[in-house]
Amino acid sequence: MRAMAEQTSKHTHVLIIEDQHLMRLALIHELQAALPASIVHGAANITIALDLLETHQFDLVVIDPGLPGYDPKSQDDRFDVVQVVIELSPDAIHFVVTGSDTDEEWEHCQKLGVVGYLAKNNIRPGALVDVLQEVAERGHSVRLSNETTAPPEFYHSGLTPREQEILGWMRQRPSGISRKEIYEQLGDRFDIDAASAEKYYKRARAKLLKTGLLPKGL
Amino acid sequence: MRAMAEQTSKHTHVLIIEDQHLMRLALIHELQAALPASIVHGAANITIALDLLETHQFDLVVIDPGLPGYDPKSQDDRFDVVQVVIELSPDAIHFVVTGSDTDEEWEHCQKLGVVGYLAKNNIRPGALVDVLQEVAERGHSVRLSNETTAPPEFYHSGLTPREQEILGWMRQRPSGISRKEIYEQLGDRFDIDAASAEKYYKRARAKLLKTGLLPKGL
DNA sequence: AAAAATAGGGACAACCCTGTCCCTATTTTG
DNA sequence: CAAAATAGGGACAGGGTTGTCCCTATTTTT
Repeated sequence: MRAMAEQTSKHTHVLIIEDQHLMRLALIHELQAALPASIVHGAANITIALDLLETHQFDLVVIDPGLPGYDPKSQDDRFDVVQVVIELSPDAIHFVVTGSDTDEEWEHCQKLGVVGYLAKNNIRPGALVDVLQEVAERGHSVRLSNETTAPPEFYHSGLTPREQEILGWMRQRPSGISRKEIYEQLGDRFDIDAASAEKYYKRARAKLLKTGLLPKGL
Repeated sequence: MRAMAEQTSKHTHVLIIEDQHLMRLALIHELQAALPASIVHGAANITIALDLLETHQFDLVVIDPGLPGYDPKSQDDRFDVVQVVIELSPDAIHFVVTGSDTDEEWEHCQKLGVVGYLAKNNIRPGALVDVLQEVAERGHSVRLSNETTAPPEFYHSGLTPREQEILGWMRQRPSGISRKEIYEQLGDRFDIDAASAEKYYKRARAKLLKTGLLPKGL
């Protein structure tokens, strides 16, 4: 009865269980970007999560087992959360997202029915698209902790998102690659004209110059 | 020499040291919202952080001591990170952000010179404004882990940010409070007309109805 | 020296979001 | 019953972002 409205919908229903507010919102944002026609619910603790699981039907549930009220050092407690959630949403696929990942935990989670196991420090913006695709192809996707060699980031309040984005890519330009080539790559990646990418970069550069700030690599 | 360009600027220079990409980006976003004229740098690991600290002067440094390469269970390792960063930016104020906070850690950090100690599950969007203000007034600000009674969240891809926001508030309406009163509160809070808030709510509602989805509380 | 790349702009249309104002039924409350 | 609250709209201006196209100097590469 209550589920009728949900099931007639063509949207993907997602539930994010994560106690860190900013992380939960970021994951919600990532999921919405990865699944254009989606409805994403967020739960900050297990009580809310269980309530939502009883009243809604989900296609994808993302779980951070490190919730308050459970001993973060107790593996049993962590698995309990995962197990309960899976039992309440048997038709969904389940991801685990954690700040302290281990190989053993992934193996145990997999036995419980988890198909995605992601370390928080290995989730970059846009990465969930790849994860979802890998799950669709291989049945599961694992991204353990990984000390990345990410370049330093630079955010100026006067720049638009596009300008930030283009600038970020341009700052990673390897030596030997001309800017023009980057413009073409960016144009390809964002499905815009290379000339537009060039324009954004130049405008971003102009703004930074006006305020007297330019990162080293121009 | 190299610091000249930075110091002549009227912007607030911020550095975020945090290995979880989504969390780092969220913190960057929060800081930019809290400090309108700011330049925010992000570092995903201690190497990048040290590099930035040597080449830039910062007014505020936010540190997550749980970086890869350090033993997360070792208190000494966590303090080492904080101490090194503070020594390299003696003129800045320092915040520690952590997923596993303890009272003792805060006390130790305070001795090292930290003035803000924040549990990740107690940082909500917009909270940094209050934290910064409290630091300015009292000299420090502490927000330990806190199991909040946050309401469930609901995000629909077709809604604009404003609509999401207004809808979120409306869903928390206590019984006995009329919608009209909420409109007025929202108008006051966002500095818009109550009628506009009403308009956003109605439009959000209409969108959800069209797709056949409405959370329980309308 | 010639060609390519780069810096630094301007103009413009399209689009979305925001915010305000206004309208009419219907339902709920006092 | 009368008044207030609510549902469900339309119109419109202003602002910012996006994306495209076009322009001229200057610098670097070949």
